[in-house]
Amino acid sequence: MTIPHPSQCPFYLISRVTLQVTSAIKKGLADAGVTSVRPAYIGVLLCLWTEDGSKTVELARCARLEPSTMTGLLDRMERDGLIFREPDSNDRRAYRIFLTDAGREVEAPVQKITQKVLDCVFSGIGEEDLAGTMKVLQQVLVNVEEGRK
Amino acid sequence: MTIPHPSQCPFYLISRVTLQVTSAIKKGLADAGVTSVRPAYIGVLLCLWTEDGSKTVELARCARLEPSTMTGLLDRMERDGLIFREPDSNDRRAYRIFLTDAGREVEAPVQKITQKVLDCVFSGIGEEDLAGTMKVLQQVLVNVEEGRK
DNA sequence: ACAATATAATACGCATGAGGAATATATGGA
DNA sequence: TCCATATATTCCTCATGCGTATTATATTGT
Repeated sequence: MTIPHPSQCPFYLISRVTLQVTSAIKKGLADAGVTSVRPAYIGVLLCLWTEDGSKTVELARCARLEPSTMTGLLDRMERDGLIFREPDSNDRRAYRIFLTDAGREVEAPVQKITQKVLDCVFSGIGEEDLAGTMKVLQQVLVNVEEGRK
Repeated sequence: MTIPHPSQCPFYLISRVTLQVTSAIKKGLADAGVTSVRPAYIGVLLCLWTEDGSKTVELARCARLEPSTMTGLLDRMERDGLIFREPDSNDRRAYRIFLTDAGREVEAPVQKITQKVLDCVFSGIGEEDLAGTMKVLQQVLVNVEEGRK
């Protein structure tokens, strides 16, 4: 007896693909021996590699996560030796988040691994199909942004 | 100062879209007064509406989740009055999962709400662009399936 | 028949995310 | 100045998912 797949539902599709891609990246990092980086860190690292010393709330906006989520994420990243917090000299409520040496050194490997995993995951998919998909996803983010107003 | 967005990374894009769509569906259900259904239930319900009385492991395959994940999901669905477990008469290890009356009755509302939310989330996106995106996502699922062998 | 193996379900620990409440500090009028 | 409001961060509870180990039952090979 075949169980039918609800693969026609976009919500189902996108959420499962996210799970699979996350899992693939996790495995890619492990296989490459990068033990200090978890998939969820990548969004934060991308922000920090561009803009070291951001505030927690800025990182949350950049990574599109709630500030309360960012707290725990930064806790784990700090525990794993990638970042540290420094009080903001201009705003006593805020902290500035800085990369450690280790946090900077993982940039090249993580970029490479991520690229490789994504190439594998999106293999057999045309360049323009992938670009079209990314455009659709970006539009969705714009839509929900608008919807909130 | 503008924080740059890592929106060029497919992994980031897809995971954030999943979060946003999940959040939108959650809100859609709440607004419609459907309190017994959580977003994660929808994948399981889609399977059960088609094939009531499936085994736990079959539901896991259908919903593309690990069996250990399905256990907790079914616990919550049972708690929320949507399903119940019955021992399988042919296999004393297994349980059959059945919809309650409530579980059947939410089908129409949930289908309607989901459709409405997705229409909203994907608004401004052409029919064929959406179809192309779904095709890409389905291909990714095939890719990871192959990769595991 | 029985030992080895496979399968079904669950339990446990952890990561990852949201949302709401609490606290501390800034900011913007009256 | 002082009070109302806004903002930054954290804490707590919960949902959702994975991976590993455990237990119970089936199945398979000899």
